[in-house]
Amino acid sequence: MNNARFPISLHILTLLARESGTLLSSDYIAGSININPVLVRKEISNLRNHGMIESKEGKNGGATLAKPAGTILLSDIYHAVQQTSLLGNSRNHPNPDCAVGKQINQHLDDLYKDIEGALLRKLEHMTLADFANKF
Amino acid sequence: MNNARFPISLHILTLLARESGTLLSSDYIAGSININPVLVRKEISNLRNHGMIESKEGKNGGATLAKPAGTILLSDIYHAVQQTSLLGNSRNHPNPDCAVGKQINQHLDDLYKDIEGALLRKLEHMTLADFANKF
DNA sequence: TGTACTGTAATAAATAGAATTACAGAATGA
DNA sequence: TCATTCTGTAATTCTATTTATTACAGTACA
Repeated sequence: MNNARFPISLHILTLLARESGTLLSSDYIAGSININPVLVRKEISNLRNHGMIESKEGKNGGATLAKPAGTILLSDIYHAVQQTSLLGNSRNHPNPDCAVGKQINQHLDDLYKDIEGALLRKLEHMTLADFANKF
Repeated sequence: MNNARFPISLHILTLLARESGTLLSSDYIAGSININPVLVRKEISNLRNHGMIESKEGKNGGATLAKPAGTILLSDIYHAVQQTSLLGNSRNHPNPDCAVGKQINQHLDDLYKDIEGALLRKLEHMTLADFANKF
């Protein structure tokens, strides 16, 4: 997870949590994060698919939270953006003729799952409201 | 951490743990991982700087563990290769004129530290020997 | 003294990430 | 109704990061 999707999504949701009830445009949000509005709309699309955001097209459109900030867990956000393995194993094709190479991906997966579990237990105890209230 | 440094280092150390006492060449190790030998030598160089590996130059040279596999913690490996933030925040420069943008990096840092702590407590309880014995 | 290694720098190639451009479609309201 | 202001999404370009490759000096051995 070397890309900025987690912090971008959290940033978007924090803005929405603080302007609860009003619709924020992707341009406005992009201005706060300082990234391209198209990226914001992509993340919004993803968060909408995960039930955290509602959005409205057309003039005066924008995005808003789909449910109370207190009911959105940081682990929900993690799950929504998570794609690659936590400790990195992109593109690894060990030698299947080697006793270690043959099995290492399986053992790495087990290890990552274990570690991710610990991380998730942390994130499950923090809500978007907790985070947004720090500001 | 989107690169493969953690799994590569763990793979190297696992091979060494299983061939404890003998010197393995970077070519041999690279063959098991299926990557370029120069990358292996770079990781070995890093692990050596962190006291986990010893290496010998010249003919019949190679690498070997610098201490018993039971005394090398997975958290040691994590520290040796860790460079970027766990949940990604590369290159983020939020708008300082926005109340949220201005403070978010600080709050993200706090959150990451908290999460990383949970992860490290997991890794501190696993040794290289534990991992290598799975094969 | 030739051979087989490590160590490291420099460069090139491949991949991934982010920005940009483009445009169709939706909602608003003048 | 129709210009305006948004979203949604695809396609492309640009840039940064990661990995592979090339090159070669230095070391140890036999």
